[in-house]
Amino acid sequence: MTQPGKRRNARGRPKAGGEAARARTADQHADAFRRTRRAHIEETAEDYAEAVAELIASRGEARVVDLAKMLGVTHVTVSRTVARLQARGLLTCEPYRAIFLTEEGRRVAERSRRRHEVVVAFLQSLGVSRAVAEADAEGLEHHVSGETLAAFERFLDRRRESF
Amino acid sequence: MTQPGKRRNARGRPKAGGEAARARTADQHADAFRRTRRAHIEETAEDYAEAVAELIASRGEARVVDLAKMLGVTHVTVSRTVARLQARGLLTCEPYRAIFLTEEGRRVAERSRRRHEVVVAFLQSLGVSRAVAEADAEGLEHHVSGETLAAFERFLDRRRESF
DNA sequence: CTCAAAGTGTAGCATAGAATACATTCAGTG
DNA sequence: CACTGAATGTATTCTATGCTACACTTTGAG
Repeated sequence: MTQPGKRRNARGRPKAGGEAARARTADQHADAFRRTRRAHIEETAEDYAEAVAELIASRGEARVVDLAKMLGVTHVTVSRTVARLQARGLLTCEPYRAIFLTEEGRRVAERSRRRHEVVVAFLQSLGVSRAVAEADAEGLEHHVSGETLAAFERFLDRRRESF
Repeated sequence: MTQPGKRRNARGRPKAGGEAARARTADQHADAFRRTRRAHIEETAEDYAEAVAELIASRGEARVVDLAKMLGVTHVTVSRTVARLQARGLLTCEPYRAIFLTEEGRRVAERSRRRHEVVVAFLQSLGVSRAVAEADAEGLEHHVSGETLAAFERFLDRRRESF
């Protein structure tokens, strides 16, 4: 527990009763932000894994240019990121050759795909247009916890039952 | 079909119907990813504006250390980010003094706060626990489009009516 | 077999975000 | 009024993500 710092009150700051309670709140905030930051790091991995899986499914192989087009970045960015994800064990590739998913990469891709689908279906069930649902899901999906995803699925199930 | 990977047509653009459809899909993806990336850039601004507003409301002023505690980063990161946001016109501050919001900063903070509240209330109304709703909202709120936010509000309104 | 275009890779630069280590300022206390 | 500790600021380093420009590899036309 950090000391309230006498200087503060001395400097004419409002008392703001309950320093302890406020500190806990700040910590909760901090944790949430830290979690969000961690999620950001995972986003790239998930997006790439998902994109590679999709390309392999649709055209048999994933090439750097395809990924670049799909992700809206240059081939340089893709090239470097692929190297990093290879080091992380999600992808494999050799110079001038196609990109493949490792076992773990496939797992990440599959998990991402399912979550993406649930989020899109959920948003559409709320009346959001397909295009916007797809676009929003791209940003949202990486920040949906297991508990929230379960809530989305529960909602969808109930919807389905009532029709 | 393994490593070798045939080149697509070296000359002349492939024009198969499948290709066209695929390209459109890739573009849609690319747009969604670009939007998400843009949202990431805005996240920091929104988080800081919201945090400053909250600190001013709760203790009269926002200091670097408070922000650091709240956001879960060191004071160095806060210091540099504050400088950037000041350059962007969201905050004002002088060396060794408290941080204040500009008119625009207040607008950003207010918009963020509202969106945050709607998202949290919405998640809770789906049965998500308060703690998880708060944590998820931190990541989700920056990626919720106007259309989706409106859908959330509509849902909340209907819920309220039926009780 | 040759060779040019498509596809990949590399070099170098910029920004954002985060950290550690060290320097400076400020305000209350002795 | 000098001092000390908390609060801030600066220097430097690191990683992740982007980009442009330029070099290299592959492959299919011819």
